[in-house]
Amino acid sequence: MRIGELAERAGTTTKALRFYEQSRLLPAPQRTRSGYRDYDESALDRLRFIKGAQAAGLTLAEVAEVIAAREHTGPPCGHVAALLDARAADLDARIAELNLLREEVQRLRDRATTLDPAACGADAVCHVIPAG
Amino acid sequence: MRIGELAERAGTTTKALRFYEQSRLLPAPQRTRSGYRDYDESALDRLRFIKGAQAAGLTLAEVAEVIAAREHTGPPCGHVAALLDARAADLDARIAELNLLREEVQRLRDRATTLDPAACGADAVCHVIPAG
DNA sequence: CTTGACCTTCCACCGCAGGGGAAGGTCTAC
DNA sequence: GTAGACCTTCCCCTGCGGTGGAAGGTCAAG
Repeated sequence: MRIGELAERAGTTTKALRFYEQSRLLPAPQRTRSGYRDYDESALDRLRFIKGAQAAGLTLAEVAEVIAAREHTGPPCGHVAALLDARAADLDARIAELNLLREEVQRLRDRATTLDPAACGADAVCHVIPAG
Repeated sequence: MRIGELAERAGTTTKALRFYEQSRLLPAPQRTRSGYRDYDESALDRLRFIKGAQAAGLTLAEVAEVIAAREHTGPPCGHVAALLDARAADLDARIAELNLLREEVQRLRDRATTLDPAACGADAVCHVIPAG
């Protein structure tokens, strides 16, 4: 199958496929006599794996790592579990951070409605944002 | 005050200050005869505002917008309130998204412990990540 | 034979918020 | 007078996940 067809079937672009190959996420496919890439069905499986891993929030670098581990040392289950644990911890931290930020934004928003606009002196840019 | 001193007092770097000036977040300061930047105390206030706005999750582009609005049309309270509302909505969406992702990662992690590693066939990269 | 769709490589660019370092000028202390 | 700390402008680099376009080759249809 040619690159355009694979891209369409996988719901991505030819650009992305070449990028994945360059990033060692996709193995370099066969080439036709004229140099065109010629994929088989396994490429589609690989792309589904990549999409799934991305949907789980793994970076392409992590996906490449899992694939390389698989090729060198067999099924990377432990590796993947560790990656997912790390990812979960990242997410917890990030969510907590965003919740704090959300509260802060809400507080500032409340200031914007309750503060006297006349107090918006010429001295500062905006009294809603605390300067300090 | 020279740029190094301002940077130190504001808890930032000279690189960042020149970048802010270029991005119209800081007004271009006086220059000494030899071309050195020469800041007054108001620069410090401005930097505190920038830090506060950044802490509220506004991008530098948004901060620049608020500053420009302030210079052209006076106190930008309404503008700032709208920005904060948008920011809060962004945060809500982002937090919801991350919570879903967190749940998904947890589900996959559970698969990693409950699935039979022997089922990790040679056909796919990793059976923990659903392919499709 | 030519048009148009497809393919190849390579190089550059996006946003974000600066950081790194070169080449050269200046200021202060010894 | 000279060393070292500071300043200037300039351009390139980072990470992430690709996208855009130029220059040229190939393939099928008309």
